[in-house]
Amino acid sequence: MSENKKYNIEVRIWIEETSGPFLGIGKVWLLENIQKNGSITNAAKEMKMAYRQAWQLVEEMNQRAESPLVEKLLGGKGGGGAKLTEAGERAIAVFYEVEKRIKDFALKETQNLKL
Amino acid sequence: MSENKKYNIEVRIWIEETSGPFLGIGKVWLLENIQKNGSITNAAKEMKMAYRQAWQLVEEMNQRAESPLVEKLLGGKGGGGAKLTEAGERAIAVFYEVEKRIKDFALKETQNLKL
DNA sequence: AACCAGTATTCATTTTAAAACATATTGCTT
DNA sequence: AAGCAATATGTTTTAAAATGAATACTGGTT
Repeated sequence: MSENKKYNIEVRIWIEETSGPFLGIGKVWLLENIQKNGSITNAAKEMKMAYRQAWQLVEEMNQRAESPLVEKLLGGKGGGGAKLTEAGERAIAVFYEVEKRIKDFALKETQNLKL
Repeated sequence: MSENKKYNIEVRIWIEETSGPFLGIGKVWLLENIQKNGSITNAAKEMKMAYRQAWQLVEEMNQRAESPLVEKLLGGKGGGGAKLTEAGERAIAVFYEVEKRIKDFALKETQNLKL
């Protein structure tokens, strides 16, 4: 009887809009950290990501979304900040939900993977 | 009535072995081109990919597979060449099959995507 | 034994992407 | 009006990855 190697099916999903990628796991993590920290600056810090990069991702998301996912506050108390809109919170939930469904399905496929 | 944006779920799958990624769409294309051209050199040319890169991908595949997917012929008539083993042909088929199943499932999820 | 075309391998070069740095701007607070 | 902390944006550095060029090797064929 032969020792069969173990193979796993890995899946990466993202949501795309006509003008390009809209939301993948990277942006979702960023959204979660913005929600947690109240600013792009601190979210980026916690993720050890450059502020510039984080800011650009937020721009992309907001532009491709039907309505912005992140509300940015410029100046004012504490210099400003950023927080998720309802659409932003919904986007996180929807992404994880869809991701889970597809990954569960992929896992079932892994069982009867015949290589 | 509001104009709803169109969002698609994109899916990328690959097969992984304990020591790392085993087979994704890039390697599958390479396999197909090796099959078609009879050598890594010409396969790489057709894909406008560096020979070095193609050769390394073949190495990875072969090492992570239970048995090699590509049989390489060194020297001899025509300098040698490369051709798929049965395992190689099977790998292509299996990959596309699994990919199709998962993408079909993802497409269904796209229908009732509520963003 | 010289030839040939493809495999095998190293090294320098180029390209690309990410990170780091530097400023300007904003608007509440003091 | 000066201070503050965050957004906004341009520029420069650095690091990583892909490419290209060069060279040795292989083993049938002529």
